[in-house]
Amino acid sequence: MRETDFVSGFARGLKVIEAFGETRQRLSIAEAAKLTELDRATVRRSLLTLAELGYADYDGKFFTLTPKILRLGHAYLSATPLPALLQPHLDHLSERAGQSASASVLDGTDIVYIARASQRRVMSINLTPGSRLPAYCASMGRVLLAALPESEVRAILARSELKQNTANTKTDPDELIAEFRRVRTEGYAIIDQELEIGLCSIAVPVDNDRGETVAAINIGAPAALVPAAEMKERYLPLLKETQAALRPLLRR
Amino acid sequence: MRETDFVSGFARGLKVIEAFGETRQRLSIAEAAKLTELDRATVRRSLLTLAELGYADYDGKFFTLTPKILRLGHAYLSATPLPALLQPHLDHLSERAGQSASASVLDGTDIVYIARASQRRVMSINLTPGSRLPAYCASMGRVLLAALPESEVRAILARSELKQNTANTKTDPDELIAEFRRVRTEGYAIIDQELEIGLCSIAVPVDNDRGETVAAINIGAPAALVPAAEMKERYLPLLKETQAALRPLLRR
DNA sequence: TCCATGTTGTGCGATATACGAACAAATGTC
DNA sequence: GACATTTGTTCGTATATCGCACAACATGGA
Repeated sequence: MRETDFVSGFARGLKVIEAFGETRQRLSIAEAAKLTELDRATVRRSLLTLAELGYADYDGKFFTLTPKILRLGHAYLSATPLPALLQPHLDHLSERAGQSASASVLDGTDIVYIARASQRRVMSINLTPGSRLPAYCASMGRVLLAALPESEVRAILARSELKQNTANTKTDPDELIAEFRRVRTEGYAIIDQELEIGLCSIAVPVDNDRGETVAAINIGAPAALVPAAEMKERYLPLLKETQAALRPLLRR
Repeated sequence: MRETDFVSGFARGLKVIEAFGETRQRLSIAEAAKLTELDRATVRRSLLTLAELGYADYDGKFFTLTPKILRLGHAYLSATPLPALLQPHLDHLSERAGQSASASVLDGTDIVYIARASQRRVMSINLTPGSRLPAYCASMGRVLLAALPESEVRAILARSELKQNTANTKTDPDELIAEFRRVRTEGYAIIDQELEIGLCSIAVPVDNDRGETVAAINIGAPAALVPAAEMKERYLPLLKETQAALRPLLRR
């Protein structure tokens, strides 16, 4: 790509949108400039553009995003057949298991939820399509990373913030890589409270008809109700069934 | 705002993202140019920028969005306390009603789902946060429109494509306005298969402690199981309880 | 009050970008 | 195979945008 085929004003604007998040509902021009490391004048123009287009509100001091911004993500969710295809299978899976079932894909060092059938709130976090979790310590993340070439996985782990969320969290890259090998061989990953105390989950890959992994599906359960040791016998058969039902549906 | 406070390259890029959707997973440069009514050269630069940043994939012919684009919408969902605040109440509501419960806000002529607790698939459409429906024929849309000044509502209806989805769909602006008055007085809206045959729903507004309507919540049920006439007695008390539980939580 | 600090808004020269048109390549049609 | 159409790419130039420096304003503490 040539230098001139890049619209830096657009790229800068997207960076400004991403500056909003979790603890950043309201951003002043100066705050947004610090977060994005862009010039204040540039950020100001981007924010005023967002406001002008209705993607943001401006009270003269702070900018907040409006629901119109969801149109952007929705362009992906409705444009990609995967979420709509998976949803009914997740509903069925979730009902039979009596636990929440989810589907996700990989984006950099994170997994991104693209569909979910929730039963009861077991996690402290609110998960909806678009939600992100670090891949290295999520069952679906392990399955998705296990599908990649090892060199790529090492690069991703190097970029990941390998945080010790609980006493159980594996953070050593070599230990994780060994676990990914096991996942690749055995075809599933189990997480025993590595993300959050009290939460276990089990995931399998969703492959298309050419054997490429395009997503992962999982079942999550409270550790108090379902010990990690029982996850496999209870839920792996259900997950495998769903996996088999999906494969012929995923052409190309 | 001054002329120079608007970054048109950014605005054009956002328009390109929105060109993707439902039947538009893959767009060529020329297709995107037609949809956005921008010059092919300009669209090409925007798309190449998206690809360079990892928001899109490019196979040399077609562009497709990647899950990274969800970061943009997620910036809103995680930045706004409303979805996370509503979710547990929707879960509870949904469980007690035995039906799907949702929450939405208004964006132009559409309602946008910001949280949802689904029970069984009753609609043909797959609804997730970010999903949109026309406001005039959705129960939550009626509630949200009823909260606005009548002049504004007329303007919105004028911009809406008032489509006859089913034999029941109300499309006459005056008839709709009369219905909004009733909704405002009685505090709830019921839709009897106006959006889709076989689907009934009932909605109430969610007000903050100053009495401003900030969202709507609803319960949807299959008409075969719950006739429209029974929606009120079955679900209105539950909705009112949830509404009351939420009010003190919604400051400012 | 005055100053220190931090914020937002603005004018300007240097630079980057958009436009339209022209060209090249691919595709479809007879 | 020749022609017409559509699509992608390149180029020169007029125009828009960037980042800087500075001005204007607000806030809070000595």
